[in-house]
Amino acid sequence: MNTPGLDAAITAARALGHPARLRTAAMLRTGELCLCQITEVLGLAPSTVSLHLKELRRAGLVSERKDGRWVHFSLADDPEARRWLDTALGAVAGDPQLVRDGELVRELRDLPLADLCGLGYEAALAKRDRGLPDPD
Amino acid sequence: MNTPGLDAAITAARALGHPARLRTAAMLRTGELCLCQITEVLGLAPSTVSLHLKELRRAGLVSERKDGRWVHFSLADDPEARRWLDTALGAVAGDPQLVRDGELVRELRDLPLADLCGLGYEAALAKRDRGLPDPD
DNA sequence: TGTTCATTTCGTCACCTTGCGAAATATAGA
DNA sequence: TCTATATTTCGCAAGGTGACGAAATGAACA
Repeated sequence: MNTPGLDAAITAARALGHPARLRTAAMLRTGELCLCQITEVLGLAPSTVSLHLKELRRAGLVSERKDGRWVHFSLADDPEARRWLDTALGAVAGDPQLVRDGELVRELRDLPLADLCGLGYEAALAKRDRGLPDPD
Repeated sequence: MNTPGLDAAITAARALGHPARLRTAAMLRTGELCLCQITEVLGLAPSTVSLHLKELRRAGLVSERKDGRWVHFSLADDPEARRWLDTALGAVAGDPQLVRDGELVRELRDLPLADLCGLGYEAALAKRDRGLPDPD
């Protein structure tokens, strides 16, 4: 079979057809995130999240940028990818789960990556609050 | 979990993430078709095609209309469904497989359903050509 | 009422997907 | 160079998906 357009469309649709991947795409709307941040929000094993991101990248929906030992993921700016993302993310606008994810992402962006990755969210938060006991 | 929008979006994306279902959606762009016509184009067992259509209907992308012993399927006119369909069908525009499907659909529309369903495409075509040996 | 036939449902099987933890890889910093 | 660690790859188990044929359903027609 010679079905380039069909294959690409199916890969994109399937990539968006999983909660972890669709939530990831929604998180990336507010800017790039590294794997450990996405892992924290999804509550899955890093290896599992890595596979999901590989799938999103294979579908051309997400691109990655290496920065030292961290890998930052962001939404692709390809027009075809944007059409899929606009449709999918438009469809989930206002969903409670996605709202919660967005709030947590905002929190995570305030924490140093080195703390979040190594210690986890709670510990990194505690460490920051110890360092800044009075944020007046 | 309470994720209405997320669930609906995932159902839609997954429904479009299969060649048989995406090809079916593309075929329905030119108007409604009955199950035996779709089955003829896809080259799958009727029971399999029935399940694919059930999935498309569950996702709200396709609606059905009963007419005697035939069931005609068409694209849903719901706005949310249309956004998914526009994105998916726009992405596959010009794909060779879809072009072939479209040409076959045009042929099938010229044949009586009773012949196509009971005899298959080749036999129904032969019967028509026997009945109209000189289409001047 | 009984038959025919388009469609759906059911039972089954093969394959793919998704999850995890362990091991491998790669990079920053000592 | 050696260590620590963020990420990826690998191996495996569990569940879901998609295919078929057979049986069930339901509507038209004799």
